[in-house]
Amino acid sequence: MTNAELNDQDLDQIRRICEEAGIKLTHQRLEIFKELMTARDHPSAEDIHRHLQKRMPTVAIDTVYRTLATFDELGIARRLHLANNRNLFDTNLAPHHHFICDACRKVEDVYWPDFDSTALPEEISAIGQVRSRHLELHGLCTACLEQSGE
Amino acid sequence: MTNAELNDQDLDQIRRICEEAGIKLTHQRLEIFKELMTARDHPSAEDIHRHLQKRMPTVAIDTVYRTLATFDELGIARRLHLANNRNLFDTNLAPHHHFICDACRKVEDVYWPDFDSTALPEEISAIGQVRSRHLELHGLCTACLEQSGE
DNA sequence: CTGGATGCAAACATTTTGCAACGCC
DNA sequence: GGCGTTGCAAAATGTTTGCATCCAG
Repeated sequence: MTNAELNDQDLDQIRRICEEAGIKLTHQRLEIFKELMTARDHPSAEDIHRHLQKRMPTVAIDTVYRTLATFDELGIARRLHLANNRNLFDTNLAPHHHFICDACRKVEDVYWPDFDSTALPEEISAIGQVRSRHLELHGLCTACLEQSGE
Repeated sequence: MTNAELNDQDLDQIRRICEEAGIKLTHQRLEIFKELMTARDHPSAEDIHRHLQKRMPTVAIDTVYRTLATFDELGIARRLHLANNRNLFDTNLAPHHHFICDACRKVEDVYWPDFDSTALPEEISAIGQVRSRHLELHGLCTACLEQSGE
């Protein structure tokens, strides 16, 4: 998770979003935003907090949680409730699913538009009205496959 | 969750399973087994514990957790790691998915064999090897739909 | 200045673990 | 009777909340 520089566009974006939402653009919110936007993976609140402490030693974990919840509400990031308890956060707002490595827990985005548009089985209408599909593909990532193969 | 009587077949089953696995068939394990087999829904460890306390006031929650973990290993029940939620337990061992009501949290089994046999998108082979598919359909169940419609 | 945001601590919910006592085989 | 299992307590984990202080607008 190296910290590539954010461009001015991104900074303008968070500034505008906070203004429109009527909330303050605090130092913490800005830094957490940067952290999210430059993260290549799907960081947990703990990941972000740990990483942030190097630059802001006094930042509290609950501020990270509160900020991520705010970002989720504002539509900047999305809280991923994955099936193995830990909540991760994702800035990829395009419709997608996830591959999860059962060995190293790495999470990768998966696009499968054909599945998204497949009709659900008839019987489901008797159970309720489906509003979203949450798909997780579990297995071993290429790195872990190689390691286990040796 | 009314307690229909278990038939002798089920009792023989748990007795045999414990014997084969070389573990003791304790009073607690038997009662937790009964509880699981007669549950219509997908109970949490807390649910089972609460229900069990009526008959066994001293049963401890950690015994329930330990027993459910054992049953999961023995293949009697399956621990469901659902997104969002605490761990629930399921005695339906047939391949299936779940519908989760976002309002009342009720979990219903969903069978969708066509999806299970659909080929995954090509690109996934570059990410890793998929061993299982975890699908959750989220929405509102019929009961909650009616309630919100009134 | 002032109300919303933060840091701290403590509560919270869920699940796990160490250990002495217990009871199934 | 021995060892696996239980109950109790306490820890571990992950997340949320109450409150006094602080700082962005």
